[in-house]
Amino acid sequence: MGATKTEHFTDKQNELATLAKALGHPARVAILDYLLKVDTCICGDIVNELPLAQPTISQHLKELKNVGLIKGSVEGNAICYCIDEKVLEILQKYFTTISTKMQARKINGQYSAQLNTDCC
Amino acid sequence: MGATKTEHFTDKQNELATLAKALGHPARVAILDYLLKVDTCICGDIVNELPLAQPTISQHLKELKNVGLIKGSVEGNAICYCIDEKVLEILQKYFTTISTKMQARKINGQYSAQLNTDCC
DNA sequence: AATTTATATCGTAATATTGCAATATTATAA
DNA sequence: TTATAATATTGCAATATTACGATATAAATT
Repeated sequence: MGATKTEHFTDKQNELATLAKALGHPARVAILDYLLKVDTCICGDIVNELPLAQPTISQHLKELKNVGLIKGSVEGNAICYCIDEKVLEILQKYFTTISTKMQARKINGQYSAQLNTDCC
Repeated sequence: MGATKTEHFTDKQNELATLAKALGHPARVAILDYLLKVDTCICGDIVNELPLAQPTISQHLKELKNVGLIKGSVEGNAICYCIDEKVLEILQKYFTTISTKMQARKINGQYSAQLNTDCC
């Protein structure tokens, strides 16, 4: 044991978990935050910005790139990274949908008083 | 090494990473999906729903509860779980803010043509 | 009181992640 | 063509996660 049993879950669930996992480390959140601030940058900029060694940054960038949260393009001998909005939208839509559903449920509950009363 | 250097990042970055990490496993996404469908349920319901053993489900529930994504209340000899909308909102707002910024940047770029043209 | 039901905790094996030094790779500059 | 600069990859140690059997706990039922 020790390995996640991905085969038992839906593609959507696995996709979301993979995306969430990619942001499940503060360094990768910090990289995203930084990219949001500067729009585009090269790996070396992030190495200067964050208190982690170059191979470690490179590894985090790879993970973000693997799930499609960022993309990089060769620019001479450097690599230019930026956020890929497409994948971010998946996360945005997922959490907005859930929040909306929760909100609707709460308003509904004010009238029906049938939800969330027996517990929670 | 092997431990995340949380002390080097901002509280916000650590908070988001912790929340994202909690959803970084398909079983926990599935639990959230299920709770969204049934509103509230007891642990045993989830054990019947997902192909994981009871201790494993219990462990996943604990993690979701630790970060505040769900809450549980004692109901006789069972424990009733439901989603805690407060923490979900943090995630929803974070990704909506980023998506909005990215969208604004894209529209801006149509006129200024200064962003994202050198790479990406 | 003994049994059943529901959940949590402990212990542990298998696996994954994190971080970095050393090194490789690839493009530019001298 | 030898530096130099920018990244990536490899290898490895430290740590964390995942999964579950065995067992503990605690309330309800008999």
